[in-house]
Amino acid sequence: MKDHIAELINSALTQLIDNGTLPADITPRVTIDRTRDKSHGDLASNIAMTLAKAAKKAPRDIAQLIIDALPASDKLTKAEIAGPGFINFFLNEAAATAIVTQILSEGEKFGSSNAGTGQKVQVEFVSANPTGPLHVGHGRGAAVGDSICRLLKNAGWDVTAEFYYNDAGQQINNLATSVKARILGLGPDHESWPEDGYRGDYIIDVAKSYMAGETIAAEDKHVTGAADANNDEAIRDFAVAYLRREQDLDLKAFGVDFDVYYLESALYEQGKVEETVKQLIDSGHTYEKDGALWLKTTDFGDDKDRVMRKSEGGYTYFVPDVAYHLNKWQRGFIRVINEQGADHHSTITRVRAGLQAVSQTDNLNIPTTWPEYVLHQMVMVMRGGEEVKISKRAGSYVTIRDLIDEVGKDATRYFLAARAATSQLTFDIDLAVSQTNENPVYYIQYAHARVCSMMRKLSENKWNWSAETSAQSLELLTEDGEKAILNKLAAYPELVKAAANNCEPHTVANYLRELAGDFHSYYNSHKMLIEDKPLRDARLSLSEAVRQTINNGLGLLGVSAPEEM
RNA sequence: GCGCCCGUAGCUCAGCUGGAUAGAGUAGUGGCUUCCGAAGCCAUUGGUCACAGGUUCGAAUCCUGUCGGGCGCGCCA
Repeated sequence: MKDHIAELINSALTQLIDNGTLPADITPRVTIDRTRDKSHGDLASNIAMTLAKAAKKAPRDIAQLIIDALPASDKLTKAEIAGPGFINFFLNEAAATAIVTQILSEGEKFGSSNAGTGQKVQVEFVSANPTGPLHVGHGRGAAVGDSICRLLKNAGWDVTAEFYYNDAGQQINNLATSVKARILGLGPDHESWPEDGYRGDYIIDVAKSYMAGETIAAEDKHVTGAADANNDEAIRDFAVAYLRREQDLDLKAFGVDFDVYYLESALYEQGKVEETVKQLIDSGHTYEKDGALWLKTTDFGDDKDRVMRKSEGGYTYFVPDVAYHLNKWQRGFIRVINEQGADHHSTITRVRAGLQAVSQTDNLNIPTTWPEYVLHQMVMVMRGGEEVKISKRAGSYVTIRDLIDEVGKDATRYFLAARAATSQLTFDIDLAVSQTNENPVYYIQYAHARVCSMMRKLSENKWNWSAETSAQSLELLTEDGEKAILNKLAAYPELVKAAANNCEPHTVANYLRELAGDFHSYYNSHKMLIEDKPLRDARLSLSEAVRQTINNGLGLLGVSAPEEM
């Protein structure tokens, strides 16, 4: 519909330029917006105001010229000037209700597009260290990252969801020594407790399982506890497998799936880290100082250079990161989106610097803005009116599992995805737990369940409804409440497309809240199951279109759309 | 000190890449059910969009500065 009106305007502009009314050197950029106020019609354009200066005419005069030159359209009842020079367009019934027919025929596909043209995009998210249970910050990453994947798939991209396991760094040694200490019966307060040990009680569980000789079935391998307190290597492998499995179970319960689990250790095993180091040295952007090898990240906008290889010989964390991203590039992802916590913000410059150093030398043509980042701000967890500190090292933090158990998967996912990633988020556990019924997600699901309930009641009255036989009745949808819903439904495809482009799943959450609100309001003021068949058909069609849209939208958020509650 | 993010109703947050009179939820107040699900609806209270400049037809939105908050700034990851 927007396209249709844009065509009309462009046609009018062409005519006005051809007959000399408007100068030929103007470059109109026609945008069509949905109006917020129904007295402003259904759609509006600000084209006259943007042309005013170049055309040296008053905005309202230009608007009138455009309106007079508009070609006839069978979709509009009128176009009029308003305010400082807006052109408001009013749709006729047939054009306004066409969206219902479209939704009912497209079903689950309503809102999907081929904008991504099947191109490869990778979304890396969560990527938690396998050193403990996932906390609420990971939960935000999981909810946002997974929704971005769903949005991109919906927009026609070929999406790979990927989880990067940092299973090769110093933190894994800390994990192993922590488990070993627990095996020996030591607690975090003991004087022999490892300095950077993980203090959480889950370490006890790992130790017990290891000593009991249990077998862990992780994603890629099975590991059996050696029950040997002195076998450091065995403890280490077992602990990593154990915690990976735990994270996998949490993510599964959260409705999040990954296509690829990429191990940092694999980069070392396959020599990719060494290879990358060589490439960086060959690029000429490195130097030796104080026994360490440095990368001149200042050549690429960093405020100081960074150590690549420590004087003791090991690599700093960002070197395998660069190797990993070179690997992503080699795998053909023209777009890579890294969803991570804002506390990792400083890695962006380093990774991009490393990539550019290699790219420029080897002519890889990696864009300077590749990979893209979506950084979610911190989640503050409140309980009992006090902040719960999220600290892996302290061992005291709220886990995803806690939230799923207490609040439920749907509400947790909705809550964590419903806010812009750039904003900090306060997750009040008491509120979420005690006021479960007032959580917005139930409000949306309730609208869905209500329509389902209506459809069940329909047959009890020995009535029937079908999209096909109701098509002619749709023009009966002329009331304000109905038009509001029609307009909202019509906005859905462009909304999800924008959400995918901008990696902003929260806009979908807000949209659904509004749509559900419009529907609840309509439902309360109109009876649907009435004797008048044409009107009944029209209202049921509209309701079913709302249900379908809610179903599709909730699917993008990974939230279920129950038929009854 | 430097970098990134944020500052909108008592509280939690939206505000569609600059548009028309700034919106929701929640909290408060007052109503709605012989009838399709009251997990609902209706009405109402509540704003110097942190502050000051700038850009232009037009700014919560873009730019600059100030103040306030969060997160980074390691030869940790």
